[in-house]
Amino acid sequence: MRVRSTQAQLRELDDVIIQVVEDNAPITLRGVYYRVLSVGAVAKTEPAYRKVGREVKRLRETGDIAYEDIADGTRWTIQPQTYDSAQEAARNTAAVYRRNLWLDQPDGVMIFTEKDAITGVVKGVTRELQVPLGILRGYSSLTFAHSAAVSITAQDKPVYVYHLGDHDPSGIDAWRDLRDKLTEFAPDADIVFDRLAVTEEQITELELPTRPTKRTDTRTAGFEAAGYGESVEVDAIPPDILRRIVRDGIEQHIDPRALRLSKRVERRERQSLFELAAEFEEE
DNA sequence: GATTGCTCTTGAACCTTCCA
DNA sequence: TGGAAGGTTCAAGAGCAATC
Repeated sequence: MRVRSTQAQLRELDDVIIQVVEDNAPITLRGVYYRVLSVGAVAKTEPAYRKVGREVKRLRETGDIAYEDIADGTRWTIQPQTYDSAQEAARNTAAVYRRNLWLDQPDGVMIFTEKDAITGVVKGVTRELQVPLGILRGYSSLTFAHSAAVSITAQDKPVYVYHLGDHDPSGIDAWRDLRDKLTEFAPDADIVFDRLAVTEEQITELELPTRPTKRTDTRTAGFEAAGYGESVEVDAIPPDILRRIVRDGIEQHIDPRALRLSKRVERRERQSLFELAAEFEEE
């Protein structure tokens, strides 16, 4: 039985979608759907997801949502970085130069997310704090896990690996799988694993909306036997709170004194680069 | 032990079905 | 008949359980 939405209902949904995009842009279609879901505007169903997708497409075509406000992290072009001149390259290098603040820190930190929809929410924090952000899309591939393990081993100091994922059978198991792979590929590394979200404490403290655990998932029996209860999407955590969780998780590993020193060195080195760029232009 | 068929992640296109 | 809703497919990487 199809339940058709009235024009008024669709316009109400449009208003919610537009607001979500305004507050979170750039955001993926999945991200929009989960934010709309969290305010109760649609159901947690595939048809509801498609409905949001159709409305987002229509709103982009009408100009109510800018095309660049919806991110697509799964498709990209490969193009070498080029410059119009050596002077431009020198100026650009000076402008974007950032000293690795983790060079002088006792620990390393890496963050992994289960899905793209979360990436857009937290990447501002990880970028600012210069922490690698890995997107697993469900289970990590062997290639991706091996690459991360090589990076961890190269740091030659304790590395804290944090995960953001759904509290459901696959989310929990994908996290177990990532830990196993990194441990196997980096057997001599000092790795500390921790799950930043979703935790059972967060479900209670934040009163996160749950959904019935999918019966079709073959991991459900083990999930329930472990006493995990109902499932919760990581997207259900409000973006501001999720960003705070990530920031707190990272900043606990930053020595403020070493950070201040690093920033001073960065300013001096950037100034040197600008002076080099200026010399280029005089020649 | 190998194979099969299900599960998860993402975004989009195209076609069909159904209802007001 | 227009438009909303549903069905299917594609890409890529993986895990788990049942069956052969």
